[in-house]
Order: sequence, then structure tokens, then C-alpha cells
Amino acid sequence: MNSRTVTQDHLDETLDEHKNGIPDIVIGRLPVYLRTLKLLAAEGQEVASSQELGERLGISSAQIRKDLSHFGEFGKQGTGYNVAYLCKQLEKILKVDTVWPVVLVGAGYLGHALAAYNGFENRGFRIVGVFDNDPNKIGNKVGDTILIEPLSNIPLTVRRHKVQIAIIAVPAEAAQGVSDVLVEAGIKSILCYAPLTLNLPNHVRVEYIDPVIHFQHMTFYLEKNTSE
Amino acid sequence: MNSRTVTQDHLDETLDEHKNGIPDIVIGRLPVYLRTLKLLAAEGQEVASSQELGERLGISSAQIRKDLSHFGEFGKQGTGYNVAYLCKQLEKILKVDTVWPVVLVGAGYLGHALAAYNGFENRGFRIVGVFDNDPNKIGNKVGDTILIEPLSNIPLTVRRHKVQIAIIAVPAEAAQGVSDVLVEAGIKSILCYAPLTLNLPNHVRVEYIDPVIHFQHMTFYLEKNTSE
DNA sequence: TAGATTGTTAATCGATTAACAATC
DNA sequence: TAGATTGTTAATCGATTAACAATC
Repeated sequence: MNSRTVTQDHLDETLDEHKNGIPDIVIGRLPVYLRTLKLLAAEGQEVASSQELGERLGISSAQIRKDLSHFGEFGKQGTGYNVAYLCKQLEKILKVDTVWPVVLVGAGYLGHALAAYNGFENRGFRIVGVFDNDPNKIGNKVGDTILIEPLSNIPLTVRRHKVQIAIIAVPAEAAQGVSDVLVEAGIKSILCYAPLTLNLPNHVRVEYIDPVIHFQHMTFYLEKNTSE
Repeated sequence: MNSRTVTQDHLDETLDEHKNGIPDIVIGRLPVYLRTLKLLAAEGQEVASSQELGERLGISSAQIRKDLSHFGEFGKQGTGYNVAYLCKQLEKILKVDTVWPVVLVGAGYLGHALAAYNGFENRGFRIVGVFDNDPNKIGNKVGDTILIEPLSNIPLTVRRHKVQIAIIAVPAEAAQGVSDVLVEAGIKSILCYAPLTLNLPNHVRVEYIDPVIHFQHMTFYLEKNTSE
């Protein structure tokens, strides 16, 4: 959850903080800004102030201005931000002005849902390979486009497409083993849907999605039904 | 993202901070501790120190001890924490020592994946209703157990099962409308898979899951392939 | 010009960490 | 007893906010 110092051959840096010294927590908000700005653009809005954005996102206008100020000056006093322009700039900053190839491991229900999702492409990502070790699944197609391949094919696909990002959508028991395979193949970032904390080398970034973590966070604030 | 002050008839409190004054960020880590402890328990480990937990989670032992200290004294000097006992205590603190009913809106690929997932029950949650407005889906069953019902049935199910938690798994365009229906029905917490920020009354807690947000966070730290 | 909003500074607020007495 | 680890305090570190000069 925190910075872990990574010592490599040629440079010293941390995983969570950029060499430029921009806090990771700021980077984490930029995709949310981008998502909102694209929605505004789709609604035909040409200009937005930090105050308007803040209201829409439930955060302060000061935070938005401060966050953006790490990367340059994108607004105009008295007016606000040009929506299309700020979108472009954020895409460049986050490096999603091109499409990144992604491999997906796990072709269960969740894997199918992810493979079928058509919201990746226009936000900078494309699934270029789906892998599973179940012999009953290998050879089948997902969403009548992508073939399900055995895990042993991962290295080839990763090399061929220069893939740096992987999704793990396998059961918890299999996740650590899968992540080892991915790291070995050269994957640099993993999005893990399996409900556990992976043990990985420091040069690999992992993020987690586990709905139950969110639920359990919520229930702390809820009142139990006493009557039942 | 921050505390928003909620003024109700009878009491003043914030959404993100408990009346007891325990920081929301601490609450957010407890489910991760719980998940890890349950895994340790399943592996047969009876005792764990804050240091061991910290290493497993990639956080400091001091943080774990500090977090837990908000709720009581659960460890033993020189030994550490009894895994089973700490599990039980965390479940009580998070109120997941019983099972919460949850409604799911959206029976697309993602909805099916969520409805079929068998990892909710033993962590405190059960899907008691699945809703969709597509006439082609209504009446079908999900995972040959749960019937897909029209959104108009939401209020009845929510009342009958005293449901406080909902999952939104519909396209972005439909999400705001669905959330209005849920709030109207009395839902108190929403887990939203649609890629947008919902506009909701302050007494309703929302959390978001959007894989692209994670991807875009990751790409900031990746190097683009220059050769392609 | 008058009004609005930016970018930035300094102050405030809050979270993490280091350190250690207490104690198993 | 000696070694280990907790719970807690105080110090450090970092993030958010308020405020305002600059300026469109």
C-alpha cells in the first residue's frame, strides 16, 4: 500500500512515486478526472471550471487545481478548462493516447465478462489474449472473437505484442501461480481480481479488485437489522 | 472522495468518519486484514505477528498495530495475534458475522459473473435478487437459481429482505437512473461497476469498481513501446 | 471595467512511522 | 530469565484546504 523502494541496476526509484516527485495519490485521481471530462465532452460541454468538476466528483475545487498544477497550466482565468483540451492532456500524461495490449488469464464467468466488455478500447486498452488451463475451455472462443489458449502460450503472446499489462481472473488458489508465470513472461503491471494479496517482485505493480472488500467497508457504517 | 458532512434530523455525522472518530482509511484496511487472516487460518496457522502480517500485505507492522488499537487489544506481547480470534473480532467490528442480503441490478455478462460467484456467502453477503429491464432477460434464471426480475420489483424485494446494499452492473447510460430507483427503494450502500460518478444523496454511500481506472493509473508508470 | 476563475503559497489537518516501556 | 512482540506516544511526514494575487 505504500512506497516500496526498488533498487535496480541503473536507477533508484519507488513504485508509487514518480521520479518527478508527483504523489501517487494524485496520479490515481487523474483517470477519474479524465473519465468525467470525457462524459462532459460527450454531453457537448466545452468548458468546465474546477468548481463544477469538483461538485460532480464530490471533491474540492482546490484539490483539482492543485493536482493539475503538477503537470502544467491547463486552464484560463475567469473561464475554466477547455474540456476537449484537458482530456487530450490527461490522456498524454497517463499515456493512454494510444492503445495498450492486455492479456487476460482466466476464462470463467468473470473472464468472459471482461473479454466481452466493449468499454476498454476507447479508453486505451485492448485484450489481445485469453488464457486458461481448463482443457474444456482451451480452443473455445470468447465472444466469438478471441481464442482461449493454454497458459503455456502466454510468453509468446506477451513477446509478440509487447504486452506489459495482465488481468488475473482465476480462483484465489491459482492466482499466485499465475502471477509467477506472468512475471516470468515479462509482465510489468497486474490487475488482480482474485481475493488475496500477491507476493511479487518490487518492479511489478499490482492493483486489486475485490467487491467483498468494498462490501465489508460499507457494512461498518450500516446498522444491522435487529428485528430479524 | 472526502468526508461530506451529512446533516440529518437527529444527528450530525459524516459519511466517511465514524461517530467514534475512527478514520475511514483505517476501516478500509480492516477487510484486507480479515481476508489475509482467513487465508492464514485456512493454511493452519494459529498465530501471526504484526510483522508477519505486514510483510504479507506490504505494509508496516506499526500501521497494523495502530489500526487495530482503535478497536481494542487483540494481541499478546511476545507472541502476536491468535489468527482465529482476530478473525472473529474483525468480523464483529465490520459486522460481517452475519450474512447481508444484496440486490444486483444488471444481468449482462458482468451481472451473470457476479450472480454465479460463490465467494460472497462465506464473507458475509448473499445476492437475493437480480434485476434487469431487458424483456429478453426477464423471467430467465441466472446460474439456474435466481430469477431475473424487472426493476419495478426492486422495492418489494428490498422491503421483504430488508436489503441495504446494491450492486449496479448496468451500462453507464443507465446507471444514474438505476441508482435513483435504488435510493428511492431505501438502499443505503451501492457498489457501482458502471464507469461514472453517481450523483446521490449524502446518506447513501457509493464505492466504485472500474478496471480502466486501475489500468490508467498503471500506464503512468509504464514506458511506452517506442519501437512500434 | 467588473466578475470569474486560475495557479500557487502557506497554514492546517491528518496519517504514518519510529521508538520504547510494558509484558507475555 | 532472555527474547519477542504488543499497544501507545511523540515525531515526522505528507496531503488537503483556504486564501489571494494574477489575469482572462
